[in-house]
Amino acid sequence: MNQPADPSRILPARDRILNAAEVVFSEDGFSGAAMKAISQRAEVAQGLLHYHFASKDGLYAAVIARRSGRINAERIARLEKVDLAAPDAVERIMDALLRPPLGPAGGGRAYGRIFAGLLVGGERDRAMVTEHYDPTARRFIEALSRACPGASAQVVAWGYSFAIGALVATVARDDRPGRLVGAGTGALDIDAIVARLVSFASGGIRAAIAAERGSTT
Amino acid sequence: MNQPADPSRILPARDRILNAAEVVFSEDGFSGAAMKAISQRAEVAQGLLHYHFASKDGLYAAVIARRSGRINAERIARLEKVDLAAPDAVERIMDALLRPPLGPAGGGRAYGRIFAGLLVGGERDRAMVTEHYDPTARRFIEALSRACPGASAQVVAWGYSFAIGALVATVARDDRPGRLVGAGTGALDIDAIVARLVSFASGGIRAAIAAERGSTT
DNA sequence: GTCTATAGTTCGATAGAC
DNA sequence: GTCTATCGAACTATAGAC
Repeated sequence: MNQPADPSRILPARDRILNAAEVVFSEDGFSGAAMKAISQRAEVAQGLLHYHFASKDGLYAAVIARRSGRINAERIARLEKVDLAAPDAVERIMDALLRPPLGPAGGGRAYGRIFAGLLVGGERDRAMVTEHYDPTARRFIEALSRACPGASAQVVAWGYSFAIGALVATVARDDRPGRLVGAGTGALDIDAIVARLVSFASGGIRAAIAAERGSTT
Repeated sequence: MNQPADPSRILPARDRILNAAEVVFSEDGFSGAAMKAISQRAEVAQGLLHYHFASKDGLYAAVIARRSGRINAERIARLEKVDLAAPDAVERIMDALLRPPLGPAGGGRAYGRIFAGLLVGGERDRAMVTEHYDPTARRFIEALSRACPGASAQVVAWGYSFAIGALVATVARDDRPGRLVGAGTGALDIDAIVARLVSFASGGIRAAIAAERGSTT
């Protein structure tokens, strides 16, 4: 037994820093997170953060690149299995889009909060979205357009944006619905949440397309 | 003509500070916003911020209290005019919920970004939501429950949360849908956006309720 | 690769004149 | 109410030993 008691200590320093940064960034935001707090949580010297990631911005970008790569790889893999001509193609596309961020690839609540913050943050976050999420977004909008022949590109893009918003509310505050109706803080069932989210997003985009058709005709 | 040229200068210093703080907080977040930057934008001495609002936290709370009061007053006024037994009650409730933050009471893009950040931020933002938004949220969830007899309180609360998420995505990044489909940066029509958002949220919550019914039966 | 020590800047908040 | 001046703390980043 010459292994350290703390299992996080057996990881390379670089991974411990990324994990610690993910937690601290998620709790305090980019500006509120201190390099000192990250180094203490990772149990490394503060200077080591700059050796591995050059700057605070570089560390932030590395945290996002790690998770977004896994999330989007899983999204694309699931999307490629969808038959876009099937009657429930919209549901299957939305499932491919919305499930990975809530599953193991999503990195749990810590990265979930960072992911949510990307959508509402300033220039730095906007650049991260453009680099790491927009290419995948275009793939999904294209798939939704094929699954919904006759819908305008605009209404599909807005529906996509609304669906991501519903996802963001879920990863950022998955306890708020329960609190608002006075439910106990029981363990949340990921599959049940994804099922509701997919039903909502699919029904929502179908209704938005139908409303557009109704008002245009 | 002894009035200053800048119309913002004719406002009392307290209001100029609130307006400046709204912009700076929206661009840089709470931690990233500097009291010095706010004082410079408001064209007042930095010490005056502490005279009027005691602390940075106090100023932040005042910015949120000002807008949330107007938004929720308009929401409740609109909600009280809705006939909960009408066939389109869900659409009318969603319109009452989602339109005010995007209209004049919402304070424009600056407060919109702060509003969006409240949903994803840390403890400070969570406390702001609890104080300024949760009471109104409970009113709307109750109205939705009455308009959807037979739906569980849980699915209604989740549908409410998803709808707020779609709203948040809209106020935070109303140009992203256009960018993702390569549309020009034309002026956005608020009424058209609200119409799509209301259709999406209403169709979404109806679909989530229908899915629950189908899987439970 | 990892550490200690510290440089240089910026921050929120306060004191006190007017 | 509004200003100037400043304090002490906290921050990011770097230098240099090992």
